[in-house]
Amino acid sequence: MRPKNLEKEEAIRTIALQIIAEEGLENLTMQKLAKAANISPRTIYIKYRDKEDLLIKLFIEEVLEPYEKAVLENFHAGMDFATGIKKLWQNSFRYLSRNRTHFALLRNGKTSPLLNKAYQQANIEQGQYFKPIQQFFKQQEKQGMIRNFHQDIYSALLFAPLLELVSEYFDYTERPRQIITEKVILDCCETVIRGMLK
Amino acid sequence: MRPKNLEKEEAIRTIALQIIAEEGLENLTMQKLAKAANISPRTIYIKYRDKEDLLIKLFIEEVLEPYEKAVLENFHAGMDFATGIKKLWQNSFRYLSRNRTHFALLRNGKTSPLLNKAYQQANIEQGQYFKPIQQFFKQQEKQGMIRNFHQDIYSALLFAPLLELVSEYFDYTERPRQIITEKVILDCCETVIRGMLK
DNA sequence: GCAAAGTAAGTAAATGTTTGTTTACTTATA
DNA sequence: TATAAGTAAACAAACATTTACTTACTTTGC
Repeated sequence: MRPKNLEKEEAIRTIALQIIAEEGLENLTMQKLAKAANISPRTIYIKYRDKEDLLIKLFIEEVLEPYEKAVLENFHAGMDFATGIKKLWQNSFRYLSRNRTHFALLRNGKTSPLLNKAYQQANIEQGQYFKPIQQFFKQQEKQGMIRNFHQDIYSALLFAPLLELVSEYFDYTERPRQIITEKVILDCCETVIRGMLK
Repeated sequence: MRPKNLEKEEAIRTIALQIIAEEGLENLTMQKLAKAANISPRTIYIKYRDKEDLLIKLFIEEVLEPYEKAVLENFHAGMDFATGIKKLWQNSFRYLSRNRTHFALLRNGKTSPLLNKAYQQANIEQGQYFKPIQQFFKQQEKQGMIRNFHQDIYSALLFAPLLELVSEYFDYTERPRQIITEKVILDCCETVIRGMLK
């Protein structure tokens, strides 16, 4: 039996992410992808059931899970509040700023009904993503370190600005000077933390 | 000469926004839209050059500009920091929570290359959107009220959480109890303000 | 050891369907 | 009656997916 060519599978994923980042999710077509990856359209269907299957696997396996892993590196639910949040911001910024195409697809997770549904489902089936962060919030709340909010509200207040800053980071790569540096990220992080402390 | 039927033009816009909100931007087709609006596809082309033209006008004229107007209502660049930010949050939350379909398209402004490009261009041609907010930040900075950041960074820190909270507001309309109330929004706003003050 | 059979991976080209848009015609009002 | 608004049906192009075939590797029988 002829063995699978893993390079081709990787080319499919990498080039799909590139097309999405450059032309948007709505402009990714199977035939365009095949041509760009220098393979036959049929080859994509050997590795993925259909386009939905490809997009969902790309989103969950190629982007969301590696991102989660990167964000949680050296993070523990027992950390003190400021240290923990700073670690999460730093991990997140480093990963996303170095993986432009991953960030581009990640952003589509909220607007694309297909990806959003896939995320909700995987979140239930695989166990919650970013679980240690939820535990971290619970502990901080119990210790009386931070103001009392619902879990989902903590995420909005503490992480939405970071993703917006990453977005601006990429906007500024096309301009003369980058304003979003790791130092700026840390300053912003401290600003966000200060608001949240009791 | 037969006069334009303005109801039909409005139906096109309203129903396009509905389809986008329920099925996503990528699932809006001209034929689906015509059928849902009970008109011939040709009628859409009397009012819009092509699909791009429709989407861009929908985004800029139907969503972005009314949103800007609502956000800036009773806001002045001379307000003190906390009062100004609270007014912006309140205006924004009221408008978006009552206009689900507008919010849905607004979110696509970042991920869709077509809409993003249209926004950049309109921002230059029409004069900057949300200009009073930029002036407000400049004044606050000059008065030494807030920490020194680039203009774009203020937006990220002060408004990204709000849009995320609106997103959660709509997620929670499908659950037993709404957690994002106007009071919660105000609490969150104060948290964000506190972090930003010197 | 080794060749030939077996098999899934892979290709080029075609399939039917859906898409944005237009054609040829009808309708309603100034 | 003149004319733009509007319709139903059709158009070509683009789309996801499949068909019919070839390729390259593993396994098996000697």
